[in-house]
Amino acid sequence: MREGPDIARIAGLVGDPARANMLNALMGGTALTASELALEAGVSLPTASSHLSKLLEGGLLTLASQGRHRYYGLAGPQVAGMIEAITGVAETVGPRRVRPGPRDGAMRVARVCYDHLAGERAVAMLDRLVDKNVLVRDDKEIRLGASAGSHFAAIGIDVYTKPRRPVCRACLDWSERRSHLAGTLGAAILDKILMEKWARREKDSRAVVFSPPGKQAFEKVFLS
Amino acid sequence: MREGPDIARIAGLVGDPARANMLNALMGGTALTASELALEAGVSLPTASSHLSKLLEGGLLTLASQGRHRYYGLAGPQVAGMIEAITGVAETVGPRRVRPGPRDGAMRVARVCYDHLAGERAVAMLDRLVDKNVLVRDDKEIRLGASAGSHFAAIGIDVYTKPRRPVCRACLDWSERRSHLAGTLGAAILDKILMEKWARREKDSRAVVFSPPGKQAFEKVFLS
DNA sequence: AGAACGCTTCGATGGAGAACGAACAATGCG
DNA sequence: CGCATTGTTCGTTCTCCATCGAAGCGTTCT
Repeated sequence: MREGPDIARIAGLVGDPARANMLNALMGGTALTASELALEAGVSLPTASSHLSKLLEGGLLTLASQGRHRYYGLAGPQVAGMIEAITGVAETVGPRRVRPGPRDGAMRVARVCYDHLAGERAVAMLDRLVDKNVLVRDDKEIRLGASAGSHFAAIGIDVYTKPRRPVCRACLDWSERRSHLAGTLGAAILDKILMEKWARREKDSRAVVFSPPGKQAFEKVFLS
Repeated sequence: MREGPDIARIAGLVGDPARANMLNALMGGTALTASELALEAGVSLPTASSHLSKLLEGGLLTLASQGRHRYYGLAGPQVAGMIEAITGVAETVGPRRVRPGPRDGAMRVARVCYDHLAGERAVAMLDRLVDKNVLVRDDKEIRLGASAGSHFAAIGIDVYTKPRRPVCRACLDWSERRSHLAGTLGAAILDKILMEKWARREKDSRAVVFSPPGKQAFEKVFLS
C-alpha cells in the first residue's frame, strides 16, 4: 500500500481492448479522427468517443480540432515508448511463439513507430550512421557528429534549424531489442523515404514495404 | 481491428490497483509471499491469491515454492522495464508536478530496480565506468572493457564466471531518463553496497539511503 | 435556409470481475 | 498426533464500466 505515480490508472487505460486498438493504430504516427478510430477499434462511434475522452483526460492523447474534424494523436514519444515496451512483453509472454505470418515478417523488417522508422532496417541504419561517425552514441543519448550537417544536407535534410523537439533520440525496438533513431531527424528520414517513394505504407498496418529499387537507393544512402 | 500481440491483456493485468501495487512492491527485486503481497496491496488474502494467479497465468510473475511458503517474483527484466516505462508516463502525465516529498527525493537519488541500483547515483556510476573504459557502451548493449576483470576483482566481484543471464545490461531510469547498469554485474554491485552497509533499504520502499561514510566509500570506488 | 456530415452527450442495459467470508488443503511445530 | 500457519478454492454480492440507440450540437456544402 505504497504511494507514487498512479501506474494502475495509466495501465488501466491501455488495458481495454478497444482503447488498445486505438493506441496501436495511432502508433502509425498520423493523427486520426474519431470515426476512423472507431473503425479501427471495432466499436460504435459513441463508444469510441467515450474511450477517446478517457484517453485524452488521462493524458495519453492530444487533440487538434480542425473544422468539424477532430484529430486524435499520441501525446508524445514517451507514450509511444511505453506502448512499445508493453508490446514487447505481450510478444514474449504471449501465444507460445506462433509462427510469424507474412505481414508479421514485413513488420519486423520495417515499420512505422510513431513518426519514424523501426525494425531491422532502422536498427541497421542507426548502427551504420554511428559507425561512420555521422552520429555519436553516448549513453541513450544520440548526438550529431561533425559530418552530420553535410551528410544530411546532401540528401536534403537540414539538421541545424533547431526545433522544439530533440533532433536525435534513441527508441527501443521491440522486435530487434536494440535502439533505432527517433527524434526530428528520424522523422525527417521517414519522410524522405516515403517522399522519394522508396517504400510505401502497407494499408491498415504499420508495416513499411520497400520496392526493389527503393531498397537499393536506401542502402546506397544509409547503409553504404 | 488489427491483430498482433495482445497488449490489452498485459496492460489490463497491470491496470488493477491491487495488482499494480503488488508489481510495484516486487520491483524491489526480492520475491515476496502471498501474505506479504496482500498487505502491500491492501487487500485480503483470498483476493490477493486470486490476483497472483492471474499475474502468474499472464506470464508476468514467477513462482518458487518453498515448504508452505510460495514466493512470487517478477518474471524478468523485460517485465521490470515495462513497469518502469509505465511509471515514467504516469509520472509525467500524472498530478501536475506535485512537489516531491522527502521520500520521493530519496527515491530519485538511489533506489532498487528489480535487482540492481537505479536513480541519480546509479546513472552517475555507469557514466563513470564507461568514461574509465571499465565498461564499453555499444548501443543499448554494454560490454566489459579490458580492465573490467581486475577492476571488479579488486572489490571482490568476479565478472568472468559466466552465468545464464547477461553480465551487463542497460536499464532505462524513469527519474533520470538515462540508462543505468543492470545484469548480474548490476546485481552484484547492489549486493556489495548492502553487504558493506554503505547503504540500507528504506523500510517499505524501494529507496536506498547511503550513510555519510558509505557514500564516501561508494564514491571512492565507483565515482573516482 | 436546409440538408448532410462528424462527433459528443444522455440514458438504459448487461456483463465482467473485484471483493470477502467460509471452507478446504498443505506444511511445520510441539 | 493435535494445532497453528500459510494459501487456495468456492460461492456470493456488488460495483463499475463498456456498449449502443437516440437525441443534440456545431460545421460545411449547396
